[in-house]
Amino acid sequence: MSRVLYLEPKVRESTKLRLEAAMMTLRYRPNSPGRMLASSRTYLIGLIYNDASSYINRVQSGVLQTCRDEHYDLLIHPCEFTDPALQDEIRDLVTAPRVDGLILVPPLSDMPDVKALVDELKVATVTLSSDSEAADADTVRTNDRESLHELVRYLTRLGHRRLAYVDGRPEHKAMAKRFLGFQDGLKDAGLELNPIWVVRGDNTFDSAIECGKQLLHGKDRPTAICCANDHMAAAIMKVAHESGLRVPADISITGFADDPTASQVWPSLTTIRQPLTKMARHASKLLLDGLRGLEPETRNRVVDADIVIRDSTGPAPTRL
Amino acid sequence: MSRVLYLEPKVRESTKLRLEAAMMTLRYRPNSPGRMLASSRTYLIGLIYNDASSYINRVQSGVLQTCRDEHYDLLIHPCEFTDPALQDEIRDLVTAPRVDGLILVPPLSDMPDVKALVDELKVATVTLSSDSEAADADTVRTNDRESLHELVRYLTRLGHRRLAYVDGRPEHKAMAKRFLGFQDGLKDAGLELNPIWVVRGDNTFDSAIECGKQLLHGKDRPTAICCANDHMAAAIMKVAHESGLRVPADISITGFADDPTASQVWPSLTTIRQPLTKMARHASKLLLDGLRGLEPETRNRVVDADIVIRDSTGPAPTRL
DNA sequence: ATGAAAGCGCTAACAT
DNA sequence: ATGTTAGCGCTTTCAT
Repeated sequence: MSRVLYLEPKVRESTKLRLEAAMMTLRYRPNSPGRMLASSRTYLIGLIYNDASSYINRVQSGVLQTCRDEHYDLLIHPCEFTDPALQDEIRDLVTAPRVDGLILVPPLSDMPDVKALVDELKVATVTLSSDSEAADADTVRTNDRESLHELVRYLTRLGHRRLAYVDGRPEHKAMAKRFLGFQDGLKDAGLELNPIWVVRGDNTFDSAIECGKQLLHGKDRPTAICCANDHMAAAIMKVAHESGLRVPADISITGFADDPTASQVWPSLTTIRQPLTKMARHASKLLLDGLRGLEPETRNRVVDADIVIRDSTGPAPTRL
Repeated sequence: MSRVLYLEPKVRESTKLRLEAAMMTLRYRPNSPGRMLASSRTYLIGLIYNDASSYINRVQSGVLQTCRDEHYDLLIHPCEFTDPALQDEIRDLVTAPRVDGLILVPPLSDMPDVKALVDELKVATVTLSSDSEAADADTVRTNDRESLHELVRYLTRLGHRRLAYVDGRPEHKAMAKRFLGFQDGLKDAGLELNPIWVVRGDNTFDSAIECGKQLLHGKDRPTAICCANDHMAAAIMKVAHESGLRVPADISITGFADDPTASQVWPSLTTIRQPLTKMARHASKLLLDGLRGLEPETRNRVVDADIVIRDSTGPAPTRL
């Protein structure tokens, strides 16, 4: 039992000191494979995601903040969410056993077969921005719907009545909530949803270039465009510039997430600040608490996003 | 010796098949802590870096491509390069032992005390874009100097004679090479280096806003500005827009790296495409080869960057 | 070419 | 409260 003074309550102060001194002089470092094997824990958590992006950077940063405090390390595991081998990959990662727990981000956190798999594997898992409203699901998300609702309210107060929306991937359920919030805002202002003004990209900058052309080169131009993320908003803005439109004098554009991109484009984007790093910190704390058998306060946590008004939005143009 | 048919030459075909069948039916998965302990290898490599960014995303992506092929996993370890505890952190990461090898990126790969530490620990290490020209150093980098030289040549051919430079962190040695390339280009064209036109940011977008103001709000305005990376170039561009300057009609701006940002700003940036993912793939292959005792072809590899001409550069304005 | 057995460095259970 | 010991599941060496 010699060096069980990791956190044991039953040790006399004297022996504790004696051991600490010995560890000091021998420069003792516990051997991690040894502990892993004996304790059947790895002190490693896995972060599985679809593709690297600034989104993932912020998530990693939050997870790592928690890991650092709790003496865990982070294994990252990007994958292709359309890959049929995905199931096997995840299976190997947890049954090897390589990791103690898993953090899943969209769109993986929304995939029913992935959910079924982690259930089957009985591996501790927490998801980010997943669809589940179930009280027993360990998940952390933002109030996507409400925040976009508020953003639209801000826009209609500025006089905008011709609002368009650039939607994202349907696999990403949080996106659907944002669109719902957009519709809530329209309804509030007594506005109709014009199907011509709803287009869909695949969350990437490139995909939204086409969306921008559709929206801006048509006869019936909106005066404000809400986008499901910042990358797509940046693309819309580029198309606007190239079409000789002034932002925000001629057209207002909004993003979602407050990615670094949002403040680096010109004019800087009005957007919704999604506190991803903080969310990831909560998520990993939830996971680690579960791992050591603690019952966490909330298993289904909502972190509020807030609206950030920058330079890409302004009053609706008066003459049409 | 039962399951040593990992890659053993001395196995009869029949027994091999027999074992494979058994492994199949028993759904046998090797236990990784078991192998780690017995073989004293972890099948984990560590990627240590300063801060998360799109740079790191691209590096991770390259490393992971190699890891995937070679049945290694990736442990990421961000740190604060000014933290005095950094040495202990790295020490723990490798002596635990948690990782078999290390990949270091700038500015860590340029820090003498980090280099001394990994030498002392005798841990397999490869660096990215590090300063070392030593033939025995395992490192992968680009021809920073030459490529910036060529970029300046392109600019002077467009008629630019008033060239400014936005430098980055001095700790990042590759940055210094870029500046040298800039000076080479000036010399080629018979131009003097004007100290007023050399400013320094800290590699971030935010820091370069101030640089942009200095360069563009002064009396003596340059007609082209080369930046040590894309983020700073994006900031200069923003300042230009805000000052009512047209890009590239009034001012040409170039970046370095071909970050996603480079193609997402308006107008899109002329820049140097640094094939980071490919470099990271080479680096991790170098590391893994070393780990299994193979002597790699080149220990000091240079991957060529090439110039990407987009919309932020054009002929020098004729009237001043 | 294949089976047998001894550790790798820990943790946890047991004995004191 | 502290010392002692039996595995954890592999790899590797030694016998056969």
